[in-house]
Amino acid sequence: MGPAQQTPASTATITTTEAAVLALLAIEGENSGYDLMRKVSRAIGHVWAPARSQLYAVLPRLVGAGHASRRSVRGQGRPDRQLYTLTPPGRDALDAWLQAEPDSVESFHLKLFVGRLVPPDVLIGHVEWFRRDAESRLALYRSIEPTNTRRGHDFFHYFALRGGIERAEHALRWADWVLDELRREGP
Amino acid sequence: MGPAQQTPASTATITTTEAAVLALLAIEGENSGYDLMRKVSRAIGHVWAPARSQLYAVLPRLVGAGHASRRSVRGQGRPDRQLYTLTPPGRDALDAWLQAEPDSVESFHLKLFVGRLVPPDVLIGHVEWFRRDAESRLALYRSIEPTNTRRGHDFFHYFALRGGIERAEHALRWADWVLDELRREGP
DNA sequence: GACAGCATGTAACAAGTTACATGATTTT
DNA sequence: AAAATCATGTAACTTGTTACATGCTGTC
Repeated sequence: MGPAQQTPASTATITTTEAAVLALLAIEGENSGYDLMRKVSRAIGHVWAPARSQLYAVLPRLVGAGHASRRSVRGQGRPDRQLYTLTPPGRDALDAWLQAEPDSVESFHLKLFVGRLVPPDVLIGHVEWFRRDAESRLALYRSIEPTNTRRGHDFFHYFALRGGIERAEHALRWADWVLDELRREGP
Repeated sequence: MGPAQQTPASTATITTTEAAVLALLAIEGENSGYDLMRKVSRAIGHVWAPARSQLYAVLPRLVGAGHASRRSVRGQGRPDRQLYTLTPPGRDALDAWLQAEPDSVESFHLKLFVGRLVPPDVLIGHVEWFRRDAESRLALYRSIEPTNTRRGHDFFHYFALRGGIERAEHALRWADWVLDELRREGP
């Protein structure tokens, strides 16, 4: 509940979690927490999978910040459904977050996953950011490799190092493929 | 501080974080939080990288549980150094954790990284667990793939799916390589 | 009659982050 | 004189997990 109290809603920076939920609302439209939860598991959940209780905690926070609005619908027998919608300030906050440079690999994956909400050239910039990130991880691991071979040092550390190097190499190839695909679509 | 109050120290199950610190103490011997922090960044940190404040929080918790002991050493001018050592119950708890089946990919990577503290046949079992885990992720992704191709559905979801499939395939190959290496060493 | 499903939420943790606070010493 | 190093810790917060609580409805 922190940032909402210090800064007006229009300026407030949102967290990755909040961005994920706002993106969900942007894509799925007005929905209850319960329904959002089921939709999560089928799509965005591969990239961001909250616990149910977490989603239920974030939604009222978004309302408090003015980024979403709530509407109660009488349920017969069942408890009332709370339906949440993205508000225009929420949309602005989401757009700002989507276009800001990723600050972690996770936030990058999230931005790419909801890529259709991001301007194509900005998205390409994000993928380039990820590529540079993978490149620098690879450089770091390679600089460690000579010290830490199968025979010297610790046998087991080498397993981790090889895995790290190969994952980074794969990340580079994957990023290049994504860049190709994105540029083929574009101008 | 939870488990230590409900169960006697000898039965207490430890968390991944506590296991990581106990393993550090097992490998590095008696050390201060400050020194452990520097040693983290050079080795285990590739697999488990705590914030300094986190390490400072875990160490007293381990003392409270009887898994580590503390000794103050007068520092001239500087604050006293607090030196922590693994106790025999701490060693038992660590061994139990190391030999228990991994409950997440992260805990697996940690167990493998400190593999020299784990009996070889148990460690091989852990890698097999990881391999099965990668296999089932791969099967899941492959079952989604036909629905979600480059053209149908969402263009951007396909990027994530391809990345997921390729990472899982790599995890399988890597696990097989590790198994080979471990079996070559053993009997 | 038992259990799954609908629909909401709270509580209690565990893990992890950044920033703040202190105060001497050595280096630039 | 400023800044980095040594060495400890606290505070406030976000994220995420599991388990608890409630209560009605429809199915086996």
